[in-house]
Amino acid sequence: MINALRGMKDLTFEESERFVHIVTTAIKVSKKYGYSYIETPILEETKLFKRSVGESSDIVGKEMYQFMDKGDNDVCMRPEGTAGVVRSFVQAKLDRRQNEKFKFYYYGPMFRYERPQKGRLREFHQFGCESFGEASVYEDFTIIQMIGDIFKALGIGYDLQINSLGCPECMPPYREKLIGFLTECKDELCEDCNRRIDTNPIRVLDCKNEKCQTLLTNSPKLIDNLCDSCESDFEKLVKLLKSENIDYVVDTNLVRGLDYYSKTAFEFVSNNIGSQSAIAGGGRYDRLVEFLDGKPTPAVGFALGIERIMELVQMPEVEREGYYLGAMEESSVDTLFPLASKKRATDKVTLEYAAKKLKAHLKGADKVNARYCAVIGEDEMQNGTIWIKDLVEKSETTIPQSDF
RNA sequence: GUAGGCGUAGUUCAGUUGGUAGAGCACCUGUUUGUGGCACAGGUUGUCGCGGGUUCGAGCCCCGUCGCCUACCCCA
Repeated sequence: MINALRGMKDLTFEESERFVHIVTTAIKVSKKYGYSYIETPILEETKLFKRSVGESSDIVGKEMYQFMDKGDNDVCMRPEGTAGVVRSFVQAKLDRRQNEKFKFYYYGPMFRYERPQKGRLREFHQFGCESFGEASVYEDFTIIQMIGDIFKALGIGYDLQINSLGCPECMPPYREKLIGFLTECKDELCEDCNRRIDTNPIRVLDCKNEKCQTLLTNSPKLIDNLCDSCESDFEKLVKLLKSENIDYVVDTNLVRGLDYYSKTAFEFVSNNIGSQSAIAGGGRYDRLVEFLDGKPTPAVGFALGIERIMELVQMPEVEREGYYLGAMEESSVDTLFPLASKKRATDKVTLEYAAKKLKAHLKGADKVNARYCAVIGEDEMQNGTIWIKDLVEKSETTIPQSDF
């Protein structure tokens, strides 16, 4: 027997229904906010992710499905969605159309070669939105609001964490300040953190090690070191969240895992799905378009993890729907065929090809969750009628086949 | 990469100090020869993950191996 690869899952029945429900709900909401669909390739040049996600990240460092293709191109299955969308944005020269705004939503599989666990697969699915050309912090807020709308429509709860990661003006000086602080308590920090001081000092902030966290309580906070523009934007964001009654927590240690974020960063977290608790995350990435050879274009976006959200959504109860058609004698099956075809123009129809007893047909109708069970038996065959039972109302009628 | 847990019927799982392989659910049949869900009666379903070892005898003990799950790490 051949099994699916490690960390890759098949979805069927209620699981696939839940998957589709989440995607369609997210699409419906994002369309209300003016987003249109963008489809980009799963396979991209490895370079794209090295430059966007960042070489210092674990994703690029060790988690990519990367290989040489038959044309000797260094390629890679996308580990996230933003890079491809931005690449496409630049390739279509939308960056030259200054003063225009572009809003795209996407969804599809992402690949990371990680050790699978609860809420973490090697092939997983994200739904995401990217908004280009809008520098206003109102847009940052609007995106958070949109995610809130999606979760509300799905009926799931969450905690919202926000932070500001600063900009090219205030981040580098802060970074130096932090490195200074970290170097002083270097000996007491864990092994990972020591490595991160050189590679990505900001990452030390969200170290899970308790001892590190205690040491970090007195570390300089970026939030206290923002430049005027970043600070006023952050204050505005907080004000907007308050006025719209969206609960949030400022988490000064919230760091986005991908290098391209600046200013607003946020994460939606659930405490009911195990240790992989982030169900959506995103923020502003004003410099990424430039990194990928486009004209400087402000942008904000987010992605949500569909599999993680699947653990949280309750599906509405499925109601009986459509018709089940069955015959009691082999010879009547041919009579049913055209009736089924005709009915399918307006209703869901299940046709049983095997002749069975009435009881078996009623059971069969239950099995496919049909509202009506329609059967042709000996009597009906003789009279040119069909017997129909409403399985909800428990009422039954016999009508001419031509009226069916 | 590291650590722990688990692999027995379609599924969820039980299986005692080593002694003929079990239950619930699901499925099929019947009670009811044309009336579903409920009830009752009966029935089908197994490479006990795989390979080796110990033993008169292994689902159980030992060694190896593969797979799954959870956690660290990382992240949606």
